Amino acid sequence: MAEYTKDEIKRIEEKWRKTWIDKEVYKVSNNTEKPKCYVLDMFPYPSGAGLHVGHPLGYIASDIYARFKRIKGFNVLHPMGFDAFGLPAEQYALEHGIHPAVSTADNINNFKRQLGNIGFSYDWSREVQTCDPKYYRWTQWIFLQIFDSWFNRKKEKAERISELIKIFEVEGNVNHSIPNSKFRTQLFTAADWKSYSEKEQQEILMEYRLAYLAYTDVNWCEALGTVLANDEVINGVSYRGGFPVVKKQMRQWSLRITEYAERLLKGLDEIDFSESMKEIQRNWIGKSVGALVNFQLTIDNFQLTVFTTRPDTIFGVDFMVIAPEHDLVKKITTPEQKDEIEKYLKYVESRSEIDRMAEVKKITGAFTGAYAINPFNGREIPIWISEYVLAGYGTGAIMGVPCGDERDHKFAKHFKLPITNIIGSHYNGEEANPTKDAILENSDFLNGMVMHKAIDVVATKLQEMGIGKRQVNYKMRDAGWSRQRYWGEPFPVIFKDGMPYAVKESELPLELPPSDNFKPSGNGEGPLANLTDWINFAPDQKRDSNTMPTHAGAAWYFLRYMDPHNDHAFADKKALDYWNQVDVYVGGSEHAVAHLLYSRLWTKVLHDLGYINFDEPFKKLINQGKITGDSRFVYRLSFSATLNKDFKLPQIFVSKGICDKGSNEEGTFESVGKILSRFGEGAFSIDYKSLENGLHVDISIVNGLELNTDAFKAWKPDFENAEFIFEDENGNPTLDPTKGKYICGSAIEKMSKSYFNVVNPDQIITDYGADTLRMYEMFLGPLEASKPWNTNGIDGVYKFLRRFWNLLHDSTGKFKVSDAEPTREELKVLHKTLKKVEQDIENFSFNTSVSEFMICANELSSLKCNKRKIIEPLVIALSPFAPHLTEELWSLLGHPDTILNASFPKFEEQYLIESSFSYPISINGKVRAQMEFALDVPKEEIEKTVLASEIVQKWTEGKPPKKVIVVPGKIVNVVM
RNA sequence: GCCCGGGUGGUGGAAUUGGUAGACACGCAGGACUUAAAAUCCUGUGGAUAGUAAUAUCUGUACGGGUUCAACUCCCGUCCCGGGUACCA
Repeated sequence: MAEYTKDEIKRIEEKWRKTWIDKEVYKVSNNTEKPKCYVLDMFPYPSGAGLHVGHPLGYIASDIYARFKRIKGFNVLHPMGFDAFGLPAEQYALEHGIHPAVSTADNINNFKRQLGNIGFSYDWSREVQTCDPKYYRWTQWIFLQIFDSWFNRKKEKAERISELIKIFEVEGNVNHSIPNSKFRTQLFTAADWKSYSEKEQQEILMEYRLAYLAYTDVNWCEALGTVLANDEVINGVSYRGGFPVVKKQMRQWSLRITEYAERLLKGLDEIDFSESMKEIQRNWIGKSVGALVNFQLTIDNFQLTVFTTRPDTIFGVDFMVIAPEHDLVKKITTPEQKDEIEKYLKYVESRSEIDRMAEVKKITGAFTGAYAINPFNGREIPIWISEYVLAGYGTGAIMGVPCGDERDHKFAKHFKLPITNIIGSHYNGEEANPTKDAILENSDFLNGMVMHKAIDVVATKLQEMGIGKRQVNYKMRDAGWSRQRYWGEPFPVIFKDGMPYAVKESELPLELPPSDNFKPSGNGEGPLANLTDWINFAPDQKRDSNTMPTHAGAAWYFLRYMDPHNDHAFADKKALDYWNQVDVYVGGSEHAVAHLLYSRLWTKVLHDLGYINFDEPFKKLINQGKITGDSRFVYRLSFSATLNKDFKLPQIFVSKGICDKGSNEEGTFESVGKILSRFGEGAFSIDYKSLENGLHVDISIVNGLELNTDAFKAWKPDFENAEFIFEDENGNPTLDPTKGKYICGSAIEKMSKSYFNVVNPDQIITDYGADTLRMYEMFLGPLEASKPWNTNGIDGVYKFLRRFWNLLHDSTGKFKVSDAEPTREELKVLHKTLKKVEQDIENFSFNTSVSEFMICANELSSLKCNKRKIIEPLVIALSPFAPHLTEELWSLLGHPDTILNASFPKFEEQYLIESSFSYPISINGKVRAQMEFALDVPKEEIEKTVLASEIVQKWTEGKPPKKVIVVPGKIVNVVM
């Protein structure tokens, strides 16, 4: 008896998984005539919790696409690996004393087992693990290439440091000023360069390197004695313990990603990412176009440079504001204002990150006593300092235009500064108006000009007068690349005389030294600083105690898959050229800024240095939505009671409906009384407030919303003596479990162990099989949408697979296909399905392709069709979705080879043409008639009937028009 | 606040991009098989009105207006929801 039952599914799935492994059917070769297709998942961090049903969503989608492309004749690279360095393993080691390498390896094994159960077609021979020295050898190597590079702004690309030295030796740095010099420009000549010491030269080069050391802020937590990552700091306090966190300067590695801001921005236009994803990256890069304007001060020889995007408002400047940290503050403050300024500086210093974040609306500032001169009308403008101007952006100084900028307006109102109106009626005196459409007033030579035109006029004029120039600024900061952690890639550098030098290529990898001490060293350095012998490995030579962030290994792993076992290069040039860009990259949108930007950056640098010939890593990005959990709650009544016997009081749980009704209901009170009376006579009082906060209950002991009370009692020892107040059909309280149910509360939230709402895919696979899981996850809704996990519709998908199976088996369970020739109708069903499914897969619209298969199965069932010529192509088309089932059917159909060697059937339009067709005749928007014609009706007949000469004109090669729209008197449209 | 994305039955969601809205699935209701239940199969299912019935008519894609022979789809305004970001000049 072969029925599509639990046992049969299990047998089939195990059989094929084994066959795939034994025959290495998914192993991919780099040498083939076939066109390539690279389908990639974002590799996971192997967490201890294992996979939940949300993880495979994207993997299933990419697997379907990869399998589809294979049977379309492509050589498909579809690998998997692990982002295996990272904080949680280190934290786990601190708490449980298990080495990160050990727990990581365990977790990876568990992940691989779970992934294996779902039937993915990964080429595991290409697996990468970022914590493997054979892998991170090349992470370190690429880091050194970046270290050995600088960004030539003239050519807009990275070049070797040796090129830069050559330039310095010939012309100094006059043509290549130091990048990002905010407050200082250090120019030197060739002669100067040659006179510098080795250390001085290295320090200058460091200002140019794309990977550089500099003093940057870290989140320092004194109480924990450690540095925290940004996501470990929440609202200015530590994630663990809630201790205060302050900014501290440490000498750390950074990547000069800001040099690539423009290219990262432009690159977005060429790649197929969702609009929202591009928007997030654009916002992050934060380009703004404007101008630098120099203002002379009334004090001789001082000038103030501001950055503005609105030079057109230059006559509306009523004050200047500079950041408290600005160099000029100390130099220009007048003696009369000195006290006030110092008081303010102290105040700013005392403000923690938390204060700043909490009180962004608070307006503060102080007047320096100095004045700047408006270059166009000579007006003297007071210079203030305020913390709302950030030292790190632009020049750390702004010109205040209160009528056009909200913050400036509030500042002016607060300090009672005069407000010049340059936009006439657009300004109402109450709030600023940032319009660009106003006609300028009070603006000298700009009067009568529309603002957006004036922007360019002023910028040009500034340039002519030599007191300003056009300028582009970016919000994006350089990427901090040091982590004070153990479980990461060590920096492959050696410090001599305080400056880092690259480790020799032959000495890579610089392996992570063995250690069982993962505590931070306490002085702000990471655990590696505890290994003093390793750090100070030779006289006058030191290593770096920091490690790289997890982004490092992830920034290039997609290249390693192309040639994962290469010992001579991160990948062979031929392999890199062949596989080229990732055709489709599938992953979560949470990586929008960090991972995707760093990957793009590393790709661009490697491209500039000539290692690869593409400069965007991912041609197309698909963001699968999150699958959220559906939590259940129980409501515990808290009460106090004085009973005349000394019993352990029970815990009483109240059904949701009773809670909602208002718990003061007499029935509830009575019920509690009855429960307690079993424990003896006495008085009690109830605290209903606690009912508002439900307790998470494990979703596996809840059926829909109804709690399985016996399972609940067994769930935790605490609940052993639980008592329940049920609700009956009318929503009234009852203690009798036969008359009522315990109804739980529910909420949609993140899937998490601590919410007890995690659904493990292993369970679904045991109940329904991997094919049903795969199809159901796709059927759940559009891939990119977030949706809660529920199993409401899983039976529908399971029924479909069973129906398909039954189609090919007779009532005794014998496999049966007929060799009879299919009818036209059957062919139509087949080709319609093929066409739709193919189009849907190309568009990643898997939910509709699953629907299409269901429609197809319904139609074939009602036609009772089990003909080979129909079934075979369908089995192939279905194989990306349900690989186990289709492999089995494929072999039953008599094919010794795996279905991978079949090719996706071509649909033929000829079968899609209707055997008859109808004209909906719509008049004034209403369909007034349907006119049916058989295909063989002659044109003349049609002409006579509808008098539609246009239809006949468009009638070509026997194809009837699909639809004709008619309004009284004429034909509006003929849809062919 | 600003910038994106979205709002369609009881539910998840379709709709060839302007052409008969609600495919497919869940749920629900009715029926068949069964001693019974489960499973399976069949039928119905946006709302309203009329009719014994097949059916017919009206209404309907967050709300208000517009363009069009024709609008879920395009335009203007309003309201909600989701995501990103936040003194970025």
